[in-house]
Amino acid sequence: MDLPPPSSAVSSSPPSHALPLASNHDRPSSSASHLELPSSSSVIDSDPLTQGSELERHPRGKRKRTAAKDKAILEAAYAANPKPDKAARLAIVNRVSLNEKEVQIWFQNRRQNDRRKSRPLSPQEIAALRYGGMQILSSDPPTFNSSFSSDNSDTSPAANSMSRLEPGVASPPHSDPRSSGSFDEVEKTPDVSREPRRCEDTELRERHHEMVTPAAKAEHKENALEASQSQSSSVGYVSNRWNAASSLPTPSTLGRAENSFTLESLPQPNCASSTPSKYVLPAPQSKSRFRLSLSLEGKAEVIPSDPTPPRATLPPPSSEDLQSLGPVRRLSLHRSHSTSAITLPPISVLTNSLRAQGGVGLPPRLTRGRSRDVLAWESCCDTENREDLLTLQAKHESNGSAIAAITLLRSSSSSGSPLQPSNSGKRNAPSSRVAPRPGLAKKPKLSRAMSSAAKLQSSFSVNEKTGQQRNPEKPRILIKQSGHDSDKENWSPDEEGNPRFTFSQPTADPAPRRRPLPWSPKRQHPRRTSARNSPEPYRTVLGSRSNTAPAVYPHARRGGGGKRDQSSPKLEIYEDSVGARDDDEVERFMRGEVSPSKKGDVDAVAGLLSLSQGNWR
DNA sequence: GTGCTAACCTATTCATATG
DNA sequence: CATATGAATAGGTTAGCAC
Repeated sequence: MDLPPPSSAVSSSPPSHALPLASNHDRPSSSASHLELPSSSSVIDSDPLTQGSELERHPRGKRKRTAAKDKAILEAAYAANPKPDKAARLAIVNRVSLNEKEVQIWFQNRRQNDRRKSRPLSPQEIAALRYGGMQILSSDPPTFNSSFSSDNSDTSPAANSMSRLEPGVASPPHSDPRSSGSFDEVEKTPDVSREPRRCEDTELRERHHEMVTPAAKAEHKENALEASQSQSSSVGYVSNRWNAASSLPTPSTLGRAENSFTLESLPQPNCASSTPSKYVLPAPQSKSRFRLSLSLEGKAEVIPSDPTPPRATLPPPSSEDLQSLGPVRRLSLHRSHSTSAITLPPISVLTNSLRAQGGVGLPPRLTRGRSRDVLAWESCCDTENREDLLTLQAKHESNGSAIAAITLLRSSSSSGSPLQPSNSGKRNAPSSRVAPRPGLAKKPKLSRAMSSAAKLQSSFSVNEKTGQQRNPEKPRILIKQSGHDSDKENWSPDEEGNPRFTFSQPTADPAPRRRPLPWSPKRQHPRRTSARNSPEPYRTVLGSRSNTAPAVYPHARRGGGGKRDQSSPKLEIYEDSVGARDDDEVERFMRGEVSPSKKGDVDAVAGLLSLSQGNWR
């Protein structure tokens, strides 16, 4: 946007969105600034917008840089609360040489920066990596039109690199003839499922960071590149963080061209023993010749495994290292064997075995890609374990390791690298942005209302607009998507931006205009306070389910704007009625057993689940 | 139901800092 | 000088509230 010419001594009309400056630095627009400004700033300003800090603004002129001191304060405040409300902002304003508007903008930019850093690799980046630097690239052209297409495009050997994380942790050099290469392909699931996996991978990386040898670290970049190859196109940054993180740091990934972990080297997962024999997957005795790939239908396919170039080898992990993997890891590794056995145990089996291993609380890291994240999905219907699992996972998510991983990934392949062209000029260019449609002045808006999640909502829930009554006994499933369509691809029950199967409960409010956020404490803004909002507008009936939702903050409801209550990091799950019947419906839904009209909308979920239901071919 | 407001978002521009 | 970073804006969405 072009600012008014600097000449204007007093600019005419302030932008409509200009906030009243409430800071201690508020000053009349005409008043000269008495603030000590950052050194370089020049007082040019007459722009009303900048009057709060009129010192420097610049229509076209210089912009002031936030003073280091202020920045430190802001950073601290951001760390404490990335989304300060008005009161918090004012408190910050009192501590810095910025007005409220500037503080607000600073926080906005800061959040944006965070998201930017955590966003996934763009398709262009992926393509660049794919064609520019990888030797094990597949011949299939990258398709970035959709997450599914891109995923499917990764059925090539190069795509195998996608998910080698867990195995790799304990993995000896890929050259190990015993290693099975089939694990990875199991993870070829729609993007929606990747977030949980990302958490696991991230922690996995952190866990084994100490194990990483210098040589292994040297290969991080390569690993990152490999990981990016399997990126799907339209993934939200969350899902892609998952991907990137998954492959990033793990030495494990180093050795795997074909999944390199030795089955024998790993302790037998408990789940194997607790799983019915038919689900027990025999450990491959030789390197698998097949891989699993995700079909367009979302089903797993067994395809011949192409050999991949040898890679630098890492010393086999010590027994302690393997032990450190924990039961979850072992389970994952064990499941990887199933790629050759084709059939996966039912979710319940896996879950039970996990519980047997990890006790009541499911290990927070046992999250996989969507299709593999059986626990995560089951936890949607699990009224008892959700909180521990999700809370821990949220905690893990908050450690910033994913962002750091992505940052590392990006930096490692950023400018100067032939693999990834610099994108600095268009930092916010959507990673999956499609070419602008000719003839459209504006970029097409995402049809949020008709997203699959929205369709689900319309199908399963009452039409809030029309107020059309539904069968009160029928659970209403409201998918509260996190925001954009890109986010919906990140569906996962246990991460931010997940599909939140919300069972709306008729509210006591006779005429609620909007369905209040159940757990969000009332906004501090006076306008937001209302007697309408009962403390518990919705009764959650699935036990503590509603309270055990995964933390979605700070990215809860990304995109789309709207007031997000950062203090409401829980899933929003409601029900019309209490009872097993609802649970049954939920389970059926989670299994994809929905009516034909609904099924089309939840095919993503169904495809996801298909992998866990032995829907292999 | 509509309008207003506030808050948030993404996308973008561009000044500034940095190597 | 190219690039990265950060400040600022525009445009959009959503929610709460009042009418």
